[in-house]
Amino acid sequence: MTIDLFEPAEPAAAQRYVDVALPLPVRRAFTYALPSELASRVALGSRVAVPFSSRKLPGIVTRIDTTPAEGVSPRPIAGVLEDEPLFDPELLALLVEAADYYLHPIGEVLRAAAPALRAEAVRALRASGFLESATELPGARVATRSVLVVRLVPDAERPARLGPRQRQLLALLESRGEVTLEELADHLKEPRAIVRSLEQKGLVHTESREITADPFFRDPVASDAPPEPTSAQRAAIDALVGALRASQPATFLLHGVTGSGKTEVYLRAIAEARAQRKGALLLVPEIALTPQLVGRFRARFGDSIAVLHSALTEKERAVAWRALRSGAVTLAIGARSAIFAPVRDLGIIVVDEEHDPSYKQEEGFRYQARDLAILRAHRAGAVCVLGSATPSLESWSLAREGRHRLLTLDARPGARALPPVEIVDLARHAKGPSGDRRISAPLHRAIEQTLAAGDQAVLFLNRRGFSPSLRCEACGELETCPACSVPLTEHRRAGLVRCHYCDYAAPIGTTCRACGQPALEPLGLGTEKLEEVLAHTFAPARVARLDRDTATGASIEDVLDRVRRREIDLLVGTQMVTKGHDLPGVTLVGVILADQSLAFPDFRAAERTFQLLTQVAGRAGRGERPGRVIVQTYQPHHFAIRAAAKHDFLGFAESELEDRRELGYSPYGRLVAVRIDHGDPDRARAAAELIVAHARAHELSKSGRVEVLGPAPAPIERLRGRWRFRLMLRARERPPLRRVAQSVIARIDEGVLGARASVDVDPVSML
DNA sequence: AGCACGCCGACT
DNA sequence: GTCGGCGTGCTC
Repeated sequence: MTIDLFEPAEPAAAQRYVDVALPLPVRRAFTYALPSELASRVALGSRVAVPFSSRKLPGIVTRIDTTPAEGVSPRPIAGVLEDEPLFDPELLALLVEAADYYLHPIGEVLRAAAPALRAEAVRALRASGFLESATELPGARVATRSVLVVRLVPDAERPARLGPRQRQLLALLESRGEVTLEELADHLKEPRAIVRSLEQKGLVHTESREITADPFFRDPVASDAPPEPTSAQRAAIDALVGALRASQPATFLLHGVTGSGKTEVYLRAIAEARAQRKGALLLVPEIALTPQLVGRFRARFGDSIAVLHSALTEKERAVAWRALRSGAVTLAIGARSAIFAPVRDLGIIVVDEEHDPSYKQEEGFRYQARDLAILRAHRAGAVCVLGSATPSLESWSLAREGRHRLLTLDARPGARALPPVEIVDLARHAKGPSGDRRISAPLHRAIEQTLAAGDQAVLFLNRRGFSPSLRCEACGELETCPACSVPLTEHRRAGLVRCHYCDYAAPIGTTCRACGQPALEPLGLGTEKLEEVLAHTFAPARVARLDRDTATGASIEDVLDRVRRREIDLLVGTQMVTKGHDLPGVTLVGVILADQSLAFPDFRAAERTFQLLTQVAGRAGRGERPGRVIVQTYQPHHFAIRAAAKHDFLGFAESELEDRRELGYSPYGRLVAVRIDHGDPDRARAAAELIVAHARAHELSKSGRVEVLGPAPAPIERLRGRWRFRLMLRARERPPLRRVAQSVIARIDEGVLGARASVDVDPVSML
């Protein structure tokens, strides 16, 4: 290094500062000085390393050229962890706004959205003594797996003389595009030598690539020819293509009955976005993310798709993330959290089954992915498509107001009629031959006929366990959870009573905790008992059960595969049986007790019941043979059940909206004000913000649902030595106000809100 | 989250 | 007299 003493010193450049979000439970970023030697490598969205108290942490730059707040003396950024910014400004803005809206610490939100650091970045940091040995960075050590991918060299001249196995390999490549060496081993013995010789001839090209043993890409998929759309599909496709070509952001509600071909509409719209070299994002409910669904997209668009799912390792997730970020892959498919996938030049976001409750993250960073999809698409100037056979009433009323454009698909291609639904009034029908009144005579007969015809049946019961509660015949008390006071469910096979609210479990006792008498009797029917009764009554029929107790993750598909292979005649299950792919042998669907979801203490109970019945009914008759649905209920005249039986969404939606109006609700709920009084303004604010955070994600507690109206946090006012905080909330529950108040107070009592505040809740006005 | 500071109970 | 409980506050 040389120093020229005669050169005048450079004028000192003004010190620059940036805000960095750190992975801490703190809802703001911290200001750091930007050393001039790092300035060229730091931009919005960059991942940097910073000193923080006695530690060093990785963080994301959320603002550049900020001014430090008064009284703080920023420390300098210590290093840059990656050369390229992790987030583009648009996605960063979305994440910042989501963190802000749902009142969650920005650093934690960004950490959750970001991929793991590259191993070499971690090593370099550690070598420079920057990271303490104890510092865990996500995914710092994940095994990588690389695979040899073989592709045809385009337009290569073929020598006349080729071995039969060489020709076989070339033919395979022609139909498949590209193949991994491992896959070739399934078709030819010792493929390595053949590939090597073809590579020497310049006919194929090999490339080492990091790839996963991903279940979504395990099986090869033949490419498909797009089917000719029906006229209804054509109209929807034209509307979406038109919006994509106009480059105007627009949100569409695609209302299409089960089997009406919504997926084909998504495929065509996404194809148009791809033709415009724009990115696409498809969100599906957690449970619907299956290899079959992904297969349809692979068949149309090839394997260059990022499938984001929870089984990915940190390494796999980072690979998928970087492929999207770089623009090498332009289509992402995933559940809720995929809304934060770094898709470039977003042209379209599709939210399939937009009414599905799994779009709502219930824990930690509470957010509604469907709402964020609308926001993200709007920001990106992209088209957003919300698809459902049974739209949420929020989306439906927005469509009615003209805020979303409504597209309707009413015909089932191939004119498979929706199955007829029979309502069985449990109060009027004698119990069937099984002796259990929950298997009525009509249902019993229908099951017999189904089995006799060699068909399969699905029996839906939304209650896990053997019996939902135990009652003491001596004193009449129910066995309840010591922590939650919720009735304990008997899980006979596990030998446990279990609380479905907090997961408390204890061995099944014989004596009543209240009076000590040995008189506990099971009350009610769960899937475990139903399975037993069916196996006994319809022996030798093969009965299986699918619920959270029997199935975890991949085994859901395993059970459904067994049904497809006809190894099971009767399938008992909870919600889980309503989703997933076709079960063509199922001709009968029985809903054991529709009242169950109707009795839920939630203002959306009727809506959920309609959705559930519609979905479960859609499972019948998807194959060659016509389907049939039996719904058992004690409320045969309830409008949600009757509308579901008639496949009448419009009728249901109008009745439900009218019902909510009459009860003083808006389409989304009802207005209340929550007032928090506390001696300490910061604690009052903290309590209020927590309530807002819960409310924004539509879940204050299991029993009280509210959402926030207007800007929050509202100003604090001082009143007689107390600090008063007022929130405007819209309760989403029936009956709402007492429950909302109770759950807010309960949370404060639990210390969850971190303040000993007093709260009152009063109605303000109707919308 | 981690870490320091701080003010009240049982101990070498 | 000190060790340590975790309540409260702060970290750029």
